[in-house]
Amino acid sequence: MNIGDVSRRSGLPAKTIRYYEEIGLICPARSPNGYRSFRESDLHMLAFLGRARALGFTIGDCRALLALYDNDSRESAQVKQIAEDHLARIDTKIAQLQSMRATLAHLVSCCAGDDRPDCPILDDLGAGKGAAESGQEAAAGGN
Amino acid sequence: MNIGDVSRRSGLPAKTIRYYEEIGLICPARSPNGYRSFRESDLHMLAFLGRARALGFTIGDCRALLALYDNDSRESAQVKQIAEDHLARIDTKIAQLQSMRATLAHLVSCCAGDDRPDCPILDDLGAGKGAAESGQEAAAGGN
DNA sequence: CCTTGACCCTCCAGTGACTGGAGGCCCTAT
DNA sequence: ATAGGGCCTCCAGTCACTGGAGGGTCAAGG
Repeated sequence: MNIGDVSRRSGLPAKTIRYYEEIGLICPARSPNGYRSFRESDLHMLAFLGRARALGFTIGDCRALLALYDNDSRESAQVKQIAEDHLARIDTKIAQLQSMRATLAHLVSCCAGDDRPDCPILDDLGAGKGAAESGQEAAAGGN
Repeated sequence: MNIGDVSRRSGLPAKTIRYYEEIGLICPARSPNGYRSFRESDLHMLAFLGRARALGFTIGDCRALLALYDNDSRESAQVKQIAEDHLARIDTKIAQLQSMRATLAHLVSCCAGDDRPDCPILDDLGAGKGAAESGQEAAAGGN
């Protein structure tokens, strides 16, 4: 299989596949003409990588997961640890985004969005205080 | 004010402040010795930037927001548009992360996490089918 | 006057995970 | 012989910083 075939079959761009080779995640054979020559096992690894990346695992995680995948004497606890750490990272990120979202949604709802220059969004950014709210802080408080 | 003072008062690292100058977000004066010499207005801009970045606005957004902030004949609709676009980006990202989170949490809950090698997480990544259910997937495919 | 140490400067390189493009070889079909 | 599509490598750019090397500036203390 040439790179175009594995690209189609794995759903990964050819550029990404070359990059994965460059960083040592995969190691496809070469044809006499210099073209990469992929085996089914390479395709399988790339599909694995594509799914792991789609779940947000870092390349480092992927490297560790592939090694475990390939290791018959692994302990599932090792895999679970990586996944749980990643889950925690995701939760942290979601929390950050939801905090931003709450503040931003509040500001947006306070902005008339018309042809006049008065804007609680800019007021807030410029002052660092709840510009649209009076007294109680809904945005900056307990985050 | 030297950069250390604005750094302390704005909460932004000195490196970041220099970077903001480099990309043209701010333009502090210089002392005869070559040191940056910040006015109160520079500090105000940096505080604005710090808050906008904390809400996740890109540098491009910040540039636009600063320009609007500085423009008395702006229309608040322009500001609101930027904020709403950003809100939509945040929502997209949250949705993606929650989708990953759901899949990952399910896989983690299915994994014993003990000293045995059997692992539904790796099974799923390797096969691309649900891990908790017995997959009928054949790896063969056409060659 | 000299040293110490905190502060400041510029320039370069690296991060993560690709992505785009230039310039050029290989292969098949016409 | 040529046209096209696919493949190759190498370099640069993305985003928003961050780290570090190597060196200048300034006030206080000896």
